[in-house]
Amino acid sequence: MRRDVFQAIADPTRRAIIALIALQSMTPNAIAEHFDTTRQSVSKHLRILTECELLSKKQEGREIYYQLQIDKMKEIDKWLSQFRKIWETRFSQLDNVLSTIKNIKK
Amino acid sequence: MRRDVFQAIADPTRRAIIALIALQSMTPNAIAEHFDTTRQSVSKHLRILTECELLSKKQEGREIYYQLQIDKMKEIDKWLSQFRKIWETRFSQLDNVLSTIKNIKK
DNA sequence: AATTTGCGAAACCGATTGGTTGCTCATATA
DNA sequence: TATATGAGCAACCAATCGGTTTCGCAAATT
Repeated sequence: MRRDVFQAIADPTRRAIIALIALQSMTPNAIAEHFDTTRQSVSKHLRILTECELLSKKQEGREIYYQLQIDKMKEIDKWLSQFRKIWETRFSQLDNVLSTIKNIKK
Repeated sequence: MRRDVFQAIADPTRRAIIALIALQSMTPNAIAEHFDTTRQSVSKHLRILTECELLSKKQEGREIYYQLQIDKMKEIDKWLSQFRKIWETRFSQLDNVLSTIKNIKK
């Protein structure tokens, strides 16, 4: 069972949960109220998000608060940074690379 | 059939293709050589990446060069930016929010 | 003590995914 | 013209996914 951050954020509901939780910790029921789905389905998403350590649990009596582990989001940022370097330079450079390839092939 | 950038980068092979293509445009066969899989499977990944506009095609004779549309990567960056604000501030603030919720509930 | 409430786990189902195989088409080369 | 090569597409398959229903457990409420 492979769980990584990228797979976790692939689902739009999970992205919405992340955005929701980012503001404040919430219980499964409170989260489910924001979506047009059952608590159990939300619970499954929470499990996936927790398994890849994007969320952490915090038991309060019989309630469980889910909290966003913002640090884990940096993992995505880290992967993205390699491309940030590219788009921060001019676009014409990409065209140059293209023509270079063509010349090599000839 | 919903194709978005987040679903596209969920697959590790596709992430590798993106990283590979970012450096220079490549043909499907050239890309497939970098992976332990068939050309057809790579071709499917390329199709998905192209459908969500992360890649663009460029026909050169009977070869097709796939090029990364770096602009599309900014979409991920844009989504991530809402969280960047959070992790750039101190972490203790999250704890404050937590205690606030608890007080409200009481 | 009995009931309600919040929650997770398991079983199940239809839809989707990643991969393979086999095919066709178009371009290049002999 | 005949052949080889690069590539996309369709059919198929096993695995996974998102969701629902059902159940059991533990904490709160009566």
